[in-house]
Amino acid sequence: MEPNAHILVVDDDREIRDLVARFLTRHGLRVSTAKDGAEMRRLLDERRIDLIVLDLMLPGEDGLSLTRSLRAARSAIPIVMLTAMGEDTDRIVGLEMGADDYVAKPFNPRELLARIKAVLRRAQPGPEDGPAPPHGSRLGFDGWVLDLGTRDLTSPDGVMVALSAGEFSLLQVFVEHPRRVLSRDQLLDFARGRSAVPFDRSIDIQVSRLRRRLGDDAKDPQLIKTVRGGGYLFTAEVDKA
Amino acid sequence: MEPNAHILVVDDDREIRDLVARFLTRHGLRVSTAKDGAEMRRLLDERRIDLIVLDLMLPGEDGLSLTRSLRAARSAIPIVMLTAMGEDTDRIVGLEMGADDYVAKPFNPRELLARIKAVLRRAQPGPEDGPAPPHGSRLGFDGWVLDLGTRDLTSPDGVMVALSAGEFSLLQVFVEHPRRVLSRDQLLDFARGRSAVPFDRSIDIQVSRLRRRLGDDAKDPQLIKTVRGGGYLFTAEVDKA
DNA sequence: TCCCGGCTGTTACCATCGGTTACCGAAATG
DNA sequence: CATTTCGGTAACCGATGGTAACAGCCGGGA
Repeated sequence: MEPNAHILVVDDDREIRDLVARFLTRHGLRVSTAKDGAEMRRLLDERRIDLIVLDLMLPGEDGLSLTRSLRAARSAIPIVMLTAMGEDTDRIVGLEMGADDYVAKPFNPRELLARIKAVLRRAQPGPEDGPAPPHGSRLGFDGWVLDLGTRDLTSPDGVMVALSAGEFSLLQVFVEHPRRVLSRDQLLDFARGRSAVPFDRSIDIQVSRLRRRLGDDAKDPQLIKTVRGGGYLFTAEVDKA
Repeated sequence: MEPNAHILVVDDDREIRDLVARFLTRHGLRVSTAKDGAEMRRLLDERRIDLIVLDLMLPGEDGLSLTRSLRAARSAIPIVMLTAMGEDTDRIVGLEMGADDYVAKPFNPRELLARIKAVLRRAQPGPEDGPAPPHGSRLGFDGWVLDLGTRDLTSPDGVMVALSAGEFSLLQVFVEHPRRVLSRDQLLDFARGRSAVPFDRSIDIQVSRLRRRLGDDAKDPQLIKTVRGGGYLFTAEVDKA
């Protein structure tokens, strides 16, 4: 993903757009550009974008409100903000709003590149990422087979088990992050793209239903273990078959 | 985890250490401080640290080489670097070396806090999202086997023993720090990520319960010995099997 | 349009876990 | 030996998790 990451540069100054685009392209990234929020949304719609470089000052909607609305739409796409120098408060608000990083103008292109790479490196390869399941990718665990292309699950004795959409996406999150404790917040985020509200029990319910599908006894679970105060853990080893 | 995150501030300037520590504490984070690399390593060994704020310029080993050696040791612990202003190259090298972010001195404490929170937010699911849990997966001691990936404990005669989440994390701390006296404070820190309150007996209780699981008689314990006035000691030799 | 059935989240109730309190005995103190 | 302090653990209780039952929503038919 990283070597071929697709960056969208949003800035109203044409010179800066071109400069940045040329520099990033020369360093192995794919680049698209947009001059304002409207164009940005259009491009996000039609291309798979890995990261947005977003100018704070834009005609019409500014970078902050664009960030806010992207995050409100539960997009996890990484954002690197460009700010005029010294606008301390803006920078802080930007980070608090959900930007992943910022670079102060005027900036050294190498620094921008380094920050982009750093953000990409730590960006979560979430379930929504990637050009969808490379069709027919099948994941096996503990005798089961989950086919991400056709979305069906086959039990160890070859019986096909019906999964609802919610059960499927939760299971997908688990098989893509095996042997790690996942908090309810993370599970909700990955599987449903939303964050938890106080007293949210929906993940517990969904885990309970999924366990039943997998024949996993909640009193002594083998596949999906509960980590009290922490979340859940998918214990099986997963192999791409 | 986030609200209770434990930050280690490494800076040779005592005034800055104290300033930062006070500010972060006031905003709900737990803070430890170190004045150089040696002290940093000692604290990393003794406490569960969620993130390091690391000054670039330090007497002895500097921040860059500390970062490099931490990353070489395959530690994924997030690092926020403090740099003198304008040292463009240093900042870039720092990021390329594996720091997660930097803040230029002199800095606005609010900005530092915002960056710490942003990094913690992103750091939740480690970037090295491999199937391999951070440390060696299976640890053996005195005939027992503890599997950190599946959280299973197997007794010397091959029976699987059920552990509660609390018992598991306490045992994990012991096997990761064998043959070393661990104070109640350290145990609480490693296992629960919190510090002791006055008259806190929770560790004693948990040790008592864990001993029972391991068949270790409290009157004459073989595995977990009590060090009066000091804490507890896990006596077994641990091998990564 | 209305009805029906499946999916999802909420409510409610119960089981279990983990921390606190309390009491006791053991070890240090003098 | 008397006193004090520390640690072991039973017992209790609030917090956390499992899940049955229910309600709202949505889509597909009639």
